[in-house]
Formats: sequence, structure tokens, C-alpha cells
Amino acid sequence: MNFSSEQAFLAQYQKSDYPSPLMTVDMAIFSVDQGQLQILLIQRSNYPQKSYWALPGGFVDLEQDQNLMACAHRKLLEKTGIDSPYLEQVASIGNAKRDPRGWSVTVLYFALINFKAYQQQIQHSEHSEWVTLEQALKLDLAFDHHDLLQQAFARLNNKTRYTALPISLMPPLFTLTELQNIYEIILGHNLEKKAFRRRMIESGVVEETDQSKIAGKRPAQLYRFALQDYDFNFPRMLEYPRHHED
Amino acid sequence: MNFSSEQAFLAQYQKSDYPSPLMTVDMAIFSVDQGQLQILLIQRSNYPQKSYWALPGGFVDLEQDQNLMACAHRKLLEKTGIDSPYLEQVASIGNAKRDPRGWSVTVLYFALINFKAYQQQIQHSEHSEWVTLEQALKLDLAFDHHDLLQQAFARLNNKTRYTALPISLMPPLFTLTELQNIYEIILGHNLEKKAFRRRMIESGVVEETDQSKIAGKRPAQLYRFALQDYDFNFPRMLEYPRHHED
DNA sequence: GTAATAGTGTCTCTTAGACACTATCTT
DNA sequence: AAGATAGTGTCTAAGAGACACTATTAC
Repeated sequence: MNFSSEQAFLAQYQKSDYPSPLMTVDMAIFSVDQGQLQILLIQRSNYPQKSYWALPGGFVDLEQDQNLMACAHRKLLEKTGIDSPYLEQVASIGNAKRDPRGWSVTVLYFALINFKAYQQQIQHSEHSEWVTLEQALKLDLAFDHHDLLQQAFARLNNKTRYTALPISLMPPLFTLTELQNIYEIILGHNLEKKAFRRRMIESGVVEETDQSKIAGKRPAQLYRFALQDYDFNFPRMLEYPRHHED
Repeated sequence: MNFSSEQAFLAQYQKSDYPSPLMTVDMAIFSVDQGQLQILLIQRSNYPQKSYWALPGGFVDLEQDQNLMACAHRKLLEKTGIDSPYLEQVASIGNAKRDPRGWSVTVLYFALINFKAYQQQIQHSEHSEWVTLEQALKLDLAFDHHDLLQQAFARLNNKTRYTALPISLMPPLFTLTELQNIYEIILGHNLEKKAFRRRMIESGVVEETDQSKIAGKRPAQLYRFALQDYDFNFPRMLEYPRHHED
């Protein structure tokens, strides 16, 4: 066909000329509680895959959503009550088989939130629950969510080696020992105390406050995050354990 | 509605219950020629944005394409004749405004190919042309392709600091000086010769061959890529220039 | 020989890891 | 005082940057 102008073309354009896949977003929301990395799952209240555990997510709404990120925020709020500040896109997964309703594409996001700060905030439009990552990966999750969860964790684990991202799991004031614990939980191995503290302090990602935390033994200096961007890149990566400790 | 089973639900499910966005893939294909980073553009032969330069790409075909990656490969082959081995997903961009036909999502991929090896292979289903990245970013590209191109280059540039990815731009045998030139072109600044060679050789990403290249002056040792995965991670990043040289 | 490009020797600098040490609190 | 947790001193190791040096070719 020939058109004399962009306007003429658009006037006749039928969106149904090209069938579109189903379009969803899914969120892997990580937190740390009880010394364990936790992931927020919802139990599906509708078909398909009714009553299976799944990552929170849902369909893009062409009316409501300005863009994909806005959709992710909206869905997260609807499904869990969480208004997360930081969502990072991990990847998009699309194929003919992942959803029984048809060719489907999902955009996967992840977020890190402080457990306590969001504990009240969580509401249950569907039944939601924090599950340790370990447990979650053993469950028979809906659709390909097992795979999505692995991808999201791989990203978190990797970025923990060279960014300050895990600080977004912390409350506003925290001790360096607490922060180190979070790093160790995500990485799955222990870190050297001196090296960890030096790295955090000398890079300027954290700064001392005038407060300290008294919780039993010797009081600990409280620090705060000192940058804008959790995606701060350290010049070197943390190494993997050299001998088999874990 | 209530359903007694997954089957019952799926039997009545209407895909049109939820309108889907337009779904496309776009590819940023980089190469190096004449000492410059080149990007492959096509000139659109149809509306919308007819005659604008754009990244090669197109609609996902739910019949033909098994998954998003397969779609990217198919579209690249159709539009340019290139059968690229390595495509990496960069990000997905979706919003209501990027395409005048309606709410649209694109999955952006990038690839690095050796200029000479693909020069014959390129066919012109639409008019395609290698353009230096610098020039391309000055053009008024179709849709939001200027932004997509910047995102793809940012990824390439960043990964060049800690992976062996640029080796995928090289022919099977290459000299270390040639490889260093490619790195410098992508990074936009010079690298220290000794440090560069040490890094490549001692990490084991390249290995000596028994051949050397005679091209005028002193012959140079030819190396080959020695690993499976261009995504090999060096333990440290290349630094940015310390003083203002460039 | 000179020019040009390939390649090396070796010093410094930065930052991670190791690990023993000191400090400050509760009981 | 003992126990526990916070925090430091200081050595080593790895790998990047700087830069002067040598090597091998064409002419």
C-alpha cells in the first residue's frame, strides 16, 4: 500500500494487523529478616495456576500505565501495598510456552526493601507472604517464576560484589556489622571485617553519624548512606572465598 | 467468575480481555571499521517514520517466533542478512508515546560483529548502511531510537571495562595492538600498552598462535580468543584516565 | 643508519585479604 | 574479672598505571 503521508497511514492503521503477545510485569522483592534473605510471594487467587505461589505482577494496562516502570509500581502497590522507591529492570522473558493463555512476555524487575519499614505497609489483596529464598526456590512456583526468581537473585548477588545496593535493605541508620551481615547473607559467604569496613568508609558510601547503637555489649557507631545512588560502583569486586570455608 | 478447573478457565479465556501493547525487538549492531565504531542503520521504507534512519528491528511474530531471542535473530537476518552468533539483551522500553501506532514495547538487543566477516553477508531488504556512532547520534532517528542507541552503547562501553566482549569484534586471529585499538575506540581514551597486554595474556583470555602478521614494520604475534564466553569477567575494571588526556 | 611498530622490565599505586591486636560495654 | 561485640594496625597479594627501555622489521 502507498500513503501520501504519515497521517494518512496512521488513520487507516489497524492495531490488530499484528497480533500482540500478552504483556505482564513481575517483581522479585527481596528483604532480609531473621538473618535470611526473604522474597515476597503471593498465592494466586485466580486461574490460571490458581493457588500456586508466584512473584507479584500482572498485566500492563494501556489505559492506566504511562510506561513499564509505572506499571510495575502500580502492580506492586495493588498486590502487596508496597510503594517501593527503587525498582530495577532485570530482563524480559517472552515465549510461546510460559503462559497457558498464549504467547506471553514479562518484564522482570527487582527491588530491595527494609523488612521493618514495610511490614505494616504490606496489605493482602491476594494472600502474600515472605518466604526465605531457599524455601521459595524449592516450591513449585507458578509459570516460569522459579526461573525468574533465579535470574533476579543472580543479578542481586552479582551486583552485591561491586555496588552499594544492599544498603537499600537497611534502615536509615545502621551499624557496619549489620551491613556486613546483609552482604554475607546475599553473597553466601563470610567477609573479612577490616576489609569490609575500610571499603565502605574509604569509598565514601557511608558516613558516620553522631549516634551510636546500644544493644547489649559495646555500643556501635551508627552510619548512614552518604550517596544518592545505590548503584555506586566500587573500583574492585569483592573476591570469592579463596579456600573452602563458607 | 468461578471455574472448577484450570481447563475450564482456559477454554473460555479470551485473549482480547486485556488489550496488549505492540511488541517489537530492535537491534544495535556494532562493528569497527576505519578506526571508528560503526553502527548498522536501516532507512525505513514504510510508514510510520518512513525514510527515517532506524535500528533494524520489527514486530514479534507469534506464529514464527519461539521466543524473543529467536525473533531478534530472525528480524536481523531478514532486515540485514546478518546471522549473528551473539545477541545480548540490553533492556525493554515500553510506553504510550514512543510509537504513533499506540502503546508499544520494544526489547533492545545488541551485538558485536567483525566488519569484514559480515561485509558480504549484508543484504538490503531495506536500505542499510554502516554509520559511525558519532554520526548516528547526530541524526534524527526514528521513534526513540536515539535513546535506544545510547542505552546500547552505554552497555557496550561499560562492559568493555571489565569483560572480553570487544574480542567478538575481531577476526579469528588478531594482534594485541589491533585489539587494544578496538578497546580504545570503544572506551574513547587511550590505554597503557604494557598493562593492556599483561591483562589479556595473564588472564588467559587470549593465547598465542604459531603465526605472526607481517604488515610493514616489525611482524606482530597473532593471538586467538582462548575462552568460550566473551562475557568473561576480569577481576578489576580498567580505570578511567586519571588526568585529562583523552 | 633512521623511522616505525612490537614488545619488555620494573617501579609505583590502589585496594582486597589475613589475622592478631586493642577498646568498650554488660554481667 | 570474663565474655562479647566493636573496632584498629599492619602485613601480604594481586593487578592496574607509568614510562623508559629493547627488538625487529622496511627503507
